[in-house]
Amino acid sequence: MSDDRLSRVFSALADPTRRDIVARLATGDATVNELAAPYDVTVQAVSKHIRVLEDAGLVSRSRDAQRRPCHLEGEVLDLMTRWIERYRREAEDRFRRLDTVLEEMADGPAEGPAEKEAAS
Amino acid sequence: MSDDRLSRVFSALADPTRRDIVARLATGDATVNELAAPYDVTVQAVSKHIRVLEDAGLVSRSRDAQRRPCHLEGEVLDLMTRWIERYRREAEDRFRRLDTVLEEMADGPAEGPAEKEAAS
DNA sequence: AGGTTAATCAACCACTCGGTTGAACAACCG
DNA sequence: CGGTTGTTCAACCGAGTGGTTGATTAACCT
Repeated sequence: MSDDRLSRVFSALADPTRRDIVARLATGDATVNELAAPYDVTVQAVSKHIRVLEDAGLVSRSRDAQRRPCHLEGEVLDLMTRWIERYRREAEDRFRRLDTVLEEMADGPAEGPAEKEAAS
Repeated sequence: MSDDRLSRVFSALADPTRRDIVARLATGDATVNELAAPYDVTVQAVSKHIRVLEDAGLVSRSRDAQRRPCHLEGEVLDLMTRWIERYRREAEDRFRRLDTVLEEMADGPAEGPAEKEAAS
């Protein structure tokens, strides 16, 4: 469902230039030309980058005469952190459980095989 | 510096299959064949996916006879959350500041132009 | 040793991606 | 109105990606 969205967000941030743009937008809105200035690529390339970020829902754009100021949408970042944190926590918990098992094994060695979760 | 690493991690998680693999590994280590089972792609394709995750530092592999069990490395996820949280927080703070400015403007309308951060 | 199982390597294909150049809108300025 | 500025569209290119099939390595089992 939001699988597609998540893919787009991760994919968008996989590019260093795009991450840089996000970082700059975090300090304030900016136009395409302003955003393009620091890089030695064409403004069209940057425009494409911004499009990608927009499609991912990371930036929104308003209109000011010919200019199209870009604005960072922070909520989507939450979506990512939620995804990441979930599995980081699971892995951590599992690690802690395993740790406990090892301690128990150290106490009373030969017992039940504890856990054997197949992944089928 | 860790820019390259960050790109690899985001890029690795941009693929739904790879995110799924990470999710499954969060519940316990697994071999390539076990991980490949649920998908209708070849085991070679899954092997490649795991390679990408390994290069990103997201999984490590040990050896058990012919098998090479995959293990999720949670620390790298921290790297990502730190990056994300940093800019999310910046954007949030800026938003809050802007909010304050708007409130001040509502109080005493015609005053100083407050802030005008150009992004050059 | 011979055979089976687990995983990877190698070559290839369709497709996407980041970049380019050149043209086209779109809205301002004089 | 004509010209300039800001941005996008269109077509193209080289490199990378996810997938395939086929062969190969590595370690197990009799």
